[in-house]
Amino acid sequence: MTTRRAEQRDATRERIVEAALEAFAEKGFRGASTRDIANRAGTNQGLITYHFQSKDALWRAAADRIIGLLQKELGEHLAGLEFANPRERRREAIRAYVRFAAAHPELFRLMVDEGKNSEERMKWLVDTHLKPMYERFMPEAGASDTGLDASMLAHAYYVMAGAGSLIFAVAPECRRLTGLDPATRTTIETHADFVARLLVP
Amino acid sequence: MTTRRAEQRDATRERIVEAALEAFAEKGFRGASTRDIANRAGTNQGLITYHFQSKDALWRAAADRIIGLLQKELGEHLAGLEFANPRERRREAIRAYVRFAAAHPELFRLMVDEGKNSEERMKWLVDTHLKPMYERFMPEAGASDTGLDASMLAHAYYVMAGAGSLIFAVAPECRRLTGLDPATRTTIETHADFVARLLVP
DNA sequence: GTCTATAATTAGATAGAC
DNA sequence: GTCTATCTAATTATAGAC
Repeated sequence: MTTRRAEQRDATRERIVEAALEAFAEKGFRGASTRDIANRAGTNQGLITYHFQSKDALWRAAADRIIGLLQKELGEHLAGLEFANPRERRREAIRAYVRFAAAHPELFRLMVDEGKNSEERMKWLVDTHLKPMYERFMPEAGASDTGLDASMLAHAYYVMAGAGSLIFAVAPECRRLTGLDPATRTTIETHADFVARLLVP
Repeated sequence: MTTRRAEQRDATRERIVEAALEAFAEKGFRGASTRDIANRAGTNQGLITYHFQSKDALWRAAADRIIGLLQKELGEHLAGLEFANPRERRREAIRAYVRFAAAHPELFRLMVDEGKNSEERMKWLVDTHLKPMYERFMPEAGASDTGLDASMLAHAYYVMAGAGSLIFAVAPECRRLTGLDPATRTTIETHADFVARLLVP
């Protein structure tokens, strides 16, 4: 049963996790302060320790959130493509990933920020989320007709993730460097199709 | 004239810049502390403010250093390929970039850490280093026979940078996720050739 | 549940001894 | 030049009022 108090509790937690995801992606785990997160969420720092026990636990909640979004959006999109031919289906899966990277650059920022070191957060992220997703989606991506062995699959994974996400993850830099705005609809679609056709010619 | 004192001064500055590049790439600008940098350099925090006026100035010195290495190594390598045929020359340029990204993952880490926001460091990096390099190298990379217009050049740039660097920038994650060690010679060469042939078929 | 107040650390920058 | 000591401000986590 959801009392009014429980509803507000969930709403507050939600706002804090949302703000935390933004802040962690923007400034990195160490660079983001719980005070700043509380301000973005329109509340105070004490509440963060109340709802989440520590900054680390809050980070995990933020990671859960963005990974959950990825699984939901990619899963839904791919479900509608069951009967497309395998090559076009792989292309469309890549396009869907690129669109997600454009809509949620926080994912890539979080991955790079944590993946470069060997701290507990990285290990937790790999073991809890990345490995299950990798083992579920990648064998399909590198289906038998592509002739990719397991090690080439790893190369292909990081090529797709890097090629598909970087331009959106460093959008402010891209605007200043090239004049191209990664946030526009045509830029996103052009990039998605570019990467998809590159990886599935 | 180089007195003994001036020599030691330069050596100390050098050690600090080296340590700073490591630390900034590892923990991000905000996450890296000047005390930690001083420790890595085998000296103390006070010296950093003496040699560099501020943490920001130290960061710029670290950025100068990694960009200098990139220009030196890429320039030397490309100079030896003046007369190769254009397609193979472009491939080899991409391979050279990937090898650099493998040897110096700090570059990509720094770029993502700064490129995602609009702070002064990003603007300085783009205006001082990235824009000149981009305008010098990229028109050649997308030579007339590739049929890339200016906006596709921007897409190609971020595809190459992301595809060529990510696996090395998040090496600890890659090891845990895929079992593949990005630091080995064959992994580097396989990745370099993979990206080169992808972008120049 | 939510907030304010505060304790204990740690940060960058400064001052001064050597 | 190099180092230690210190200042001011910001950090996470905690305690307690409401």
